[in-house]
Amino acid sequence: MRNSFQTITRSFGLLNKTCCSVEGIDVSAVQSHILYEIEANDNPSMQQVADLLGIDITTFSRQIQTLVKMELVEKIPSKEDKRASNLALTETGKKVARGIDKQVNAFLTDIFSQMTDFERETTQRAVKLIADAMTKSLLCCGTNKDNSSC
Amino acid sequence: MRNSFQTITRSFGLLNKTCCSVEGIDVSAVQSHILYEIEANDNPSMQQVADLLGIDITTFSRQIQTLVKMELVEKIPSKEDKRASNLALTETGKKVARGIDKQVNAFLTDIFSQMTDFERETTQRAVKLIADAMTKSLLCCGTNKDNSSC
DNA sequence: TATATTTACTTGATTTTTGCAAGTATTATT
DNA sequence: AATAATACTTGCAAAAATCAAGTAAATATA
Repeated sequence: MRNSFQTITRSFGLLNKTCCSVEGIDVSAVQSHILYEIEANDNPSMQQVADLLGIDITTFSRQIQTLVKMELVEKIPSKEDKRASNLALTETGKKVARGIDKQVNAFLTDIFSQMTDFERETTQRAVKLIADAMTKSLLCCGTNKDNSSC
Repeated sequence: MRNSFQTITRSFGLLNKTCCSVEGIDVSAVQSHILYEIEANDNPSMQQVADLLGIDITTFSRQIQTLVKMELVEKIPSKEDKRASNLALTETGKKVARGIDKQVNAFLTDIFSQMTDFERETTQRAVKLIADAMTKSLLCCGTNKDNSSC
């Protein structure tokens, strides 16, 4: 099993490395992940995204600084908590995120086009199942210090 | 679909970050991947592993140097090509690789234990199917310069 | 056969990224 | 009111990545 996961992760990682250029705007793989998570979550705080990606908050802070300079991300001071900032994509940021999404999806479509209809359907269901199981597991094991969510 | 893949890759990535310590020997996530690929492939050359992982050869060269210093990896001069080296794990290297493997597998077992027998079986088949499709696709798209294998 | 080109690395120098320590401001706890 | 915890930011040092250049061997070309 690990073998297959390693392959999938490696392939997806390589994909993310090569899918980082949209209309002349280049972002690193890490930055692409950050854009993705900001879009996927709803105006998340810095800490939230950093935890999600397993990036140290100091590194993350600086990554956000460069993304702000690139005008892809905006930092909005939180109203509830004056220490915190909420993150949002700028219009350009959204364009880049969408562009990356397009490329990644093209690859995934290609992958699944190799399969029969039946295979495709069961496989896609399986992938969702695993993703769910993994988020559940990660909440309770290893990566989080307090097992608050268990 | 991308969403699920992103989750899986992220989870597996986090896992690889936390599963890097075996009996007092610490390796980075990248180094763990290198050990894995050396073991999975049969005495691969440096170039092979670097390409596989999408790491620049100069960075890779230095990573191998530190792994050799740590006595986890051996460089064996190739007999067919005097420019090239083949990589192999030392006994300690094998021990570390096996230790990491154990931890990763424990996590995967945990994931699949959440499922019914039927789900588990179809899901595992699906994962293999995707891994195969991805290796095929990567050979022909994007990441390799010459499409020699198409 | 000689010569040019390519391949498989290595090394030096520079830049980028990362991570720890420490600090600030704010919020939560006691 | 005092203490602790949280959400960051900045300085500094180490690790990692990248570019340019170089070596030695293999391959292609003339």
